[in-house]
Amino acid sequence: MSHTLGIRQAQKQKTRQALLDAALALLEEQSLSSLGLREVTRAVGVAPTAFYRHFRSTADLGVALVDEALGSLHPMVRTTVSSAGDTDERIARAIELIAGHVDAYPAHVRFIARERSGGVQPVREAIRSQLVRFAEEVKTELAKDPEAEGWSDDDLLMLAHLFVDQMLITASLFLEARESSAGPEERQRVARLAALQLRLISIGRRHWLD
Amino acid sequence: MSHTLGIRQAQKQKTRQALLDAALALLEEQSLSSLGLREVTRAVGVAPTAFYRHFRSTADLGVALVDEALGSLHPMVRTTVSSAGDTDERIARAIELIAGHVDAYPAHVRFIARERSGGVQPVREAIRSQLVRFAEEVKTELAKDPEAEGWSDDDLLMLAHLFVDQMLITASLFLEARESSAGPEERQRVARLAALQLRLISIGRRHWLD
DNA sequence: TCATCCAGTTAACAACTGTTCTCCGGAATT
DNA sequence: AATTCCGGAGAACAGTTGTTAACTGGATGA
Repeated sequence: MSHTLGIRQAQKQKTRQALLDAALALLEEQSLSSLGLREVTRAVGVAPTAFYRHFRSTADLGVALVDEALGSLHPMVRTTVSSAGDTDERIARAIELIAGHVDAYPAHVRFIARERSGGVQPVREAIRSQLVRFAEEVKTELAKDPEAEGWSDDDLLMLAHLFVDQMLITASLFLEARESSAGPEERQRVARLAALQLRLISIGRRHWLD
Repeated sequence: MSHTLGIRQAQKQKTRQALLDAALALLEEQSLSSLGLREVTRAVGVAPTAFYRHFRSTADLGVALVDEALGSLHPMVRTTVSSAGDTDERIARAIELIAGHVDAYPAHVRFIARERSGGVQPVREAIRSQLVRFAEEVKTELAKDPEAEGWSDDDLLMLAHLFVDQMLITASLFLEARESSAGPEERQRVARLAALQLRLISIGRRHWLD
């Protein structure tokens, strides 16, 4: 790629992105199943019918948002798990990375947390399959670690899911801390809690084969 | 209690409960922020305006649903954590208890999982505060265990939150297993996964003070 | 027994929704 | 240069929404 796609397709992708952005903003105070098509087009400043040029329905738009929010996250997850250093250092680094991501893309994080068990089935499935992918990637990274000696595949996948779920919970807590206007000390509280929990999981991992 | 409240208040509570039940049923395929007041009254077979005799809004009804779904759950959680026996036995018993609750009240479980980070703030807060209460109760139960010797309050609360979150995740997985029509072997898969994860957490707990 | 209360009804309101069909004008293709 | 393509606009549709006001009739309490 790429031969500078014509000004026609460029404009199309531009309004498409505008629709996605507007929807994401509107979803800060409601869930996808109550998001109206007209609501979105109104926010962008285009005719309601223009929506159909890009998405079949708001559920369809939701699936696109899942890809936008999680699709580009895989390399980050991989490197997080496989980073070097002492256990506590790795934990601290992982938590800072999560916190940074929440600060950089708060709307994306809220969307995923909200729609993970939201009222729109296709979106739920899209999120679920992405999280399964995450878990599998984490598993292959965990398998490279010398600590994985003697672990069965099932056990590795179990641990991977534990990490992925914990990551999501922590991200969700960071998000709440941001908007609770309780100052940065709340953020520190969340970081400490997450560190303790990851530490306990790591200890359990270390003694798994005893 | 109770002096058999008059047939007037009895009828009122009856329709109120009908509204709650109908709403819970409608919420199986959507989220609270898209639930319409007329939709609920139509399902019950009552005039839309009758809704206002019981709830200020659908958000208000949501808060009432949180109490119904979680309010009566506290004794169960307490006894689950403090049950006797070998570690693996306790884990198996806890998981069976969760699975049984999901089978008995699937709509309640789905509602809580969905609205925990849903689009309606008062409902989110109601759920959050109930879960905090759960965590505190679990903490006081954990404190009674001889294994809690030397644990700080912060560490105990951290572990309690880990258990509560894990409980919710497991319940959510059981719910998915129910409706994925993948047969009872999917349920067994979830039970095994949850058992392994609780086992790892228990091991981490045992070696926490090393 | 009679006056009061109050859960539920009826009617009407302006505003909103998703979806269809027809059209326009500039980009893309030949 | 002539033709096709296509993202977006405009208008109209039947149906829905939350909320108001005034009313009805049976239970309640004096």
